[in-house]
Amino acid sequence: MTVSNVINDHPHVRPATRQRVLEAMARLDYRVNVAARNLRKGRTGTIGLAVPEVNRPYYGRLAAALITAADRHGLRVSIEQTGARRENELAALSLSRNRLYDGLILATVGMGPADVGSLEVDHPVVILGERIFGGPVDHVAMPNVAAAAAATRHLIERGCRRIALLCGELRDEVDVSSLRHAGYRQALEAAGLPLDPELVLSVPSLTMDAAARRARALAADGPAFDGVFCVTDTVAMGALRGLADAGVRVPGQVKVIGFDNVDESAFLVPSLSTVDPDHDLMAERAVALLVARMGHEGRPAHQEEFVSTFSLVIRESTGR
Amino acid sequence: MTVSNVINDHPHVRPATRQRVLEAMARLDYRVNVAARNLRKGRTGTIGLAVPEVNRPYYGRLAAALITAADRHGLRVSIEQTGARRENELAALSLSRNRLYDGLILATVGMGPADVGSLEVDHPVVILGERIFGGPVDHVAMPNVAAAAAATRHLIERGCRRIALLCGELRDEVDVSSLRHAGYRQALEAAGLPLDPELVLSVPSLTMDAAARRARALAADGPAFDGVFCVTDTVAMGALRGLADAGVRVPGQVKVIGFDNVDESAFLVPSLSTVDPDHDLMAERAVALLVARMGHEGRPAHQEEFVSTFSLVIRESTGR
DNA sequence: TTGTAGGCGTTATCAC
DNA sequence: GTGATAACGCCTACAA
Repeated sequence: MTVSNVINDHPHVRPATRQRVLEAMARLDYRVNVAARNLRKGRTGTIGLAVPEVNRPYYGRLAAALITAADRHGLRVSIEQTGARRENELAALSLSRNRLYDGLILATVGMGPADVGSLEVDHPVVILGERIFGGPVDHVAMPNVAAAAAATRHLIERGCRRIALLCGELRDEVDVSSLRHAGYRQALEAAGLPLDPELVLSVPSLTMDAAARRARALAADGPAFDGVFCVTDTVAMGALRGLADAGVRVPGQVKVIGFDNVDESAFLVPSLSTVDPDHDLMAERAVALLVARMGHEGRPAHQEEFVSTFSLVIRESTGR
Repeated sequence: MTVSNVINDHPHVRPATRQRVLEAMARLDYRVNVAARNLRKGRTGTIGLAVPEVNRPYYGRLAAALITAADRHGLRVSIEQTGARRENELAALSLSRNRLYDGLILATVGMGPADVGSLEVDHPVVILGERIFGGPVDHVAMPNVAAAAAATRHLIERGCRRIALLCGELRDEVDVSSLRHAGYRQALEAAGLPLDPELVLSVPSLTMDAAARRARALAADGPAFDGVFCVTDTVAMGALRGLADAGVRVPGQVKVIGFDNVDESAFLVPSLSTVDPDHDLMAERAVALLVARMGHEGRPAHQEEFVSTFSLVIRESTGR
């Protein structure tokens, strides 16, 4: 017991005793057993983070920020890669409920509104993303519609009149593509520009490769266009590459704007205009919400929806 | 006890009993307590991964591959971000020894040869990186010298005669920059080309920003050059941007090659020639070595040094 | 100020 | 085939 008191810096230990304990610990190369401490305390000091893959630029950026934010609360982060698959996202929830983690930050990509029921758990969970609003847990999201409208408006202000949208498949109104599509439409309507369905370009996956192909095809034999709003910077990087392949000059003939402000976007040629959703703020809020839940037992009475701020970062790809 | 037998699929449980247990579990919403299981078993099923930051392209790629490889062994991965700082790398070692992790994969960036002593631990550790060779633990490394030589040779074969090296500070012969510098020199010597110290360009940090500045300065008023070997793709991305700022055409006037083959490099304009060090193989080996150590107690008798393979990926930036 | 008792939830062992 | 017992290492509560 005295050893425990020394380890945990409890007062009421005589300096001489403390010294003897420390010496013995050093001599025996003693290490506290974290598993035993966890069992006794009922907490592990670790939170789970479930994201599609840490190597994807946006999720990597977010994971880094979340690990840093968690560290400020004295928490470690264990990462599950879900591959954006619904079943893996549900599995992460299950692990968290097994008290492997004190709480879980879950990026819902594969799960959809129909899975809201799975979130009815007596365990701290914060949802990150667009797929689930109004669920039984706290939620941190991007200002998708407003930011997408701002990005589109920026293209209009720079003189674009036939603006394409490069997005994923528009399925159920609650994914990244659909929400940003809504913002794109809003901006066009507000400016009195027609919405040409031929300029809404869906790619099967939000990858550079798919985006590059689509951009090449559009430039080769698609309808005329003078601007592209890409739903992510990854898509925009692919688009820039595809347009270059087709001999289209950016921003001379076509202006391009992305979304996410990943580190690389400032160094592309041309550098990429984009939306900065303040990843650090989102990470900080997500961890703060989770920590608050970890304080009390049981299901929360009120859920918080935190929508981040954003700013436009104007670079060469929408220059004059 | 019978519950435990059911949960762990032990034989010798009568089907009817198993059924009753399963029903009770469902009724009570029973969850195994992983902390208690860890205490009892003396293992946590989690390994630690200490890297500078998951958001850096190379470490993100590696982390993703490691998480996937660990998953194949039924292990979770908890990530510590060290910021490349020696003290944080040592702290990760300490956590692992506290039995928080069953083992640790440690990317040594801040630690150096002088810290070999810290690795003398009775706990599974695999070192990843260049800083520590011949230590008391297993080690997975890139084929730095050979691959750097191959990259430089490629520039020579493409007609370059004044090849710059864009690297970090060359301090102690056992970091990424120094090892790749050695390969660069080897290739120049083998080709009978002079080694011009003015063409060895150190930047204070291996970032896009620092590289872009250095490339601009070189193009503006440095010595003449017709090729650049960049020690990482990140540095190469910065260099491409800096050269573009200075109005230098790539590959027309100057050819550029990087190292790492990060996802983005294929989509840059111009696309980036680079060295692919087979991240998946490195990750797979690192986890396999760690798992092997986790089998036995105590310090290993023999240490394994695994040096990955590599291949050149030729793209536009070194095209004719 | 120090030390004793007990229990966190699980599972290896062994008796029934 | 089932279950009682004990122990993994720690820390809260309380006694000395």
